[in-house]
Amino acid sequence: MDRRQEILEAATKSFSLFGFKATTMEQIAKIANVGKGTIYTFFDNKEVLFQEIVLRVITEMKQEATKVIKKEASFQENAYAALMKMLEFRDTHQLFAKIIAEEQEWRTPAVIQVKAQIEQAIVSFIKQKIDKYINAGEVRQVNSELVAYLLLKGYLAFVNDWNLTHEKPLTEKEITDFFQDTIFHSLIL
Amino acid sequence: MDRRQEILEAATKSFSLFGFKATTMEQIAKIANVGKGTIYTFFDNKEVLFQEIVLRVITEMKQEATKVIKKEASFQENAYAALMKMLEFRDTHQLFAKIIAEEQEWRTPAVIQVKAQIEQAIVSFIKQKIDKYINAGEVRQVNSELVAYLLLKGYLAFVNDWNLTHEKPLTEKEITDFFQDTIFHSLIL
DNA sequence: GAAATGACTAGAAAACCATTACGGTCATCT
DNA sequence: AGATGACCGTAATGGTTTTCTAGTCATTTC
Repeated sequence: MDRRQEILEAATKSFSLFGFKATTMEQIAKIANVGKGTIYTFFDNKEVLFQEIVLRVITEMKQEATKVIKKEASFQENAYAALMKMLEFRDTHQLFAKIIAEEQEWRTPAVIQVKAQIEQAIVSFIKQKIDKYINAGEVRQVNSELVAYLLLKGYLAFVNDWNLTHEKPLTEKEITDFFQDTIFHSLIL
Repeated sequence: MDRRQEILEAATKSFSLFGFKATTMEQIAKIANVGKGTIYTFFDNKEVLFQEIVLRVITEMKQEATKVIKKEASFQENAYAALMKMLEFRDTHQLFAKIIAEEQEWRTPAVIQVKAQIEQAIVSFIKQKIDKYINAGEVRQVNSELVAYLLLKGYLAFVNDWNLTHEKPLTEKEITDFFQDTIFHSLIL
């Protein structure tokens, strides 16, 4: 396998496991079985490497979400399926969990920036999808960016904050059903 | 004026201006024109004093919000008015802004706890109001606690986080109109 | 003598500093 | 020519000292 790919995989593993701050370039090099200097022939610096990885994960997520959207299904059905997909994605990819945790705990500039980037990407992705349905006349003419933002932030709040004040965490289905019942419900014509 | 009241006002002033951590008991005593020991004859400790003040502000806010709710108006109208009132309240009371900022920056246990308390109080207040309208048959049978939670967290996200990634902050009216158009819109029968 | 006070104390936080660790470079090696 | 790891300067860490402050209590005040 090519060295660039090896490095990317090693770095993904380490960032997911230990976070950005606690991952050293030496460690990545060791896992990837390359010299530290080799990493720098492919990536300008640690930050750029991190960004590339995050970008890949985002792309993968978009693809997964897009895959479940069926032409023949209604907006509500598709929204439900896509949302479910993204929720389950979050569970599997520890990287996102790590990023969120690290942003709160250490305030590493690179991490803060990347988290903003991720949010930006997700919001604009959701916005795009909603806009499509607005143009198709299936959804009311709302401010799609605000809707997307509310969906993301609401979701994050339910997943990250809810259990700080409540005994039982919400299941993915409860969250999705609730969004279905309120926000999505208000959008259809 | 009685000493207890003087202390409360001095402490409110200082907490609002400098936050919990940066306010010293000596400073409160000086502003209130009492000896430091006197504070402890009225309040067990700094934390209790802080809690009492926060509780007072919450109570005041509830009263203000309740005041604008009119028996003869519709759910949507009342929701809109109450929300507007709470938004404007937030602007005027720097204390809340300080608490949120301090929670993020310093993680003072007392502040984290108080912020959770405030959120709890606001959510249960909103929930109560929604439940009333559900019982009156004006609102669909939704999970009112989730709605209340989403309203609060969504609102906080729009106010605190939106301008981190966007040039122009959202006006109170934009936020309220948006909630009106989506969440509240989905609730009415 | 009941209430108020501020000097005092213990423990927590900040400032300081010595040491380590790490990101990034580059002379050397394969 | 491409890979490498010893090396460098800087940033993070952690141990130590100093400062600060919440809370107490002996003394004062009215």
